Amino acid sequence: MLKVYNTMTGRKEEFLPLKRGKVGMYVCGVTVYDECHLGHARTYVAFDAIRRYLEYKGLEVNYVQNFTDVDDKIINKAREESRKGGADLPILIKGIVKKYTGEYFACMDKLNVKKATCYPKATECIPEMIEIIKRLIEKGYGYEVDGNVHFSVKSFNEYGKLSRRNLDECSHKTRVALEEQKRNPMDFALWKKRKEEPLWDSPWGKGRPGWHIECSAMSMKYLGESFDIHAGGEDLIFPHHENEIAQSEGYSNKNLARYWLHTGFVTLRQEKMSKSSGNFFTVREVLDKYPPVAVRFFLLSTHYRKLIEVSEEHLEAAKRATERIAACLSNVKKKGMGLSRSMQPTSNRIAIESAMDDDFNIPVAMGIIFKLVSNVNVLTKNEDFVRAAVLAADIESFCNVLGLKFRADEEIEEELLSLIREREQFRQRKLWEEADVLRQTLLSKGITLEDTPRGTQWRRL
RNA sequence: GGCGACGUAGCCAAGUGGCAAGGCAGCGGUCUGCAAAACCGCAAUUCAUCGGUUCGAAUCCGAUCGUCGCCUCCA
Repeated sequence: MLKVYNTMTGRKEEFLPLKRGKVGMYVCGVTVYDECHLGHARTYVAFDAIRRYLEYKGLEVNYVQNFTDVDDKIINKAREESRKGGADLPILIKGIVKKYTGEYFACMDKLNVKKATCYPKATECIPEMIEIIKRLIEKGYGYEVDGNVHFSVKSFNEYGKLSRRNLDECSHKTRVALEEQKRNPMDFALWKKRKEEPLWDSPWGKGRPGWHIECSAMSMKYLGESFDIHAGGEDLIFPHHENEIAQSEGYSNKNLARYWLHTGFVTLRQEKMSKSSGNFFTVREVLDKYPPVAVRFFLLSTHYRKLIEVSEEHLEAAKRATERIAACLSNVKKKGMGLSRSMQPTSNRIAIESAMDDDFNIPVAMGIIFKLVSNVNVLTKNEDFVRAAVLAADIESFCNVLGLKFRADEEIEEELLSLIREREQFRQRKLWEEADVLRQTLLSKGITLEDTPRGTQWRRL
């Protein structure tokens, strides 16, 4: 039985999809105005692993992830560029959106994050947003003041149910200043009156949508008024998801999502990683230093809801750990053994599944994988390659479920190969010093050598 | 001020009532020309601290200390 922790109820619950065998899953995506940092990567890698596990269990996952492509941050960036360059704002905005959407995909591809079923963009769903806002006004949830439309939090009785906060406390102690037009300081914008591009026509005049409404529109458009999983980083619980719930449920009178899943933060130097604070590592810079599989392993090595501190030391440890798995699998394969997975569920497989069924406890599942690695290494050492291959198949298949893709043994440049051969000659003539110099040379080119009874094997670092 | 999370070995990390998984690093050994990888063995008498409940607590309750977060854009 699969159990998931639901932020809405604050406890683990049995996961029962609305439609048998199918899962509708919405993950809040990024605002495409800058490079992704490791915090973004953590969230998307975690939900990718969760999605893969659901698929492994035989569920068909409809995975929807949006891009926010209309937002003050993007517009401000375009304004800055326009001051320098002079091109039109809408063109600059398009350029920024295109650039960072591409950047997002480039990073996620390296981290082996599967493509979503669809990637809606906010600007492609403006009519849907306007429809929702119209209905919210009709139902008394929204009110228009001079071309702006706000959502009245007081009108939605259940406001605060996700983040467990009390409206009265909020309005008293809040740092939000009461804006003239708002009836309550906690009220938020559904539609913002604007005179400058980008803007759209609406029943309330020209303007653009507020931030939260896009996710309501896109999730309902692609997954229906009620779906299974709504996910995102912990920082979205309030106000973003709270507001989404108010809008969507006010609109439809149905529960938006059955399960709310949130990832814990990534910290750097003991502080939350974030763009605005300047405290972050971009995904790109980390991938320049560490193999993607090591970065992915690092991000999955702590339970998805728990805070994870990033450092060179931790990434290094993750890298070494993945090398252990990779070496184990590659040793079995070098013996010419195909990894045939046994049809019978093995006790290891059962153990891993029960860990994963407990709110996706990947750290426990990895512990089991490492035990298997030890077993395989012993079998390999004892030349029991048939049994080694069976266990190795389990290792490989679970690494696949987690999306851990080890670099296949690649081709090696002829130049390096000849150095290896040359060293072999020296070794045969027992010219150890000469051989060691070549080994050092190869190491500096990222090749380690292992002299085994069956000859020298090379491995890339 | 309100709400919440976390504190387990040098580092990372599971475990949430019945003898403390696993990884990285370390130490000793086997193997090796030396290494590397791998293997064998060692390493927390103890889970921030102090009390309480219990036959039994890392796990439940209370207090204290410490760290972080949300309450404003944020994955």
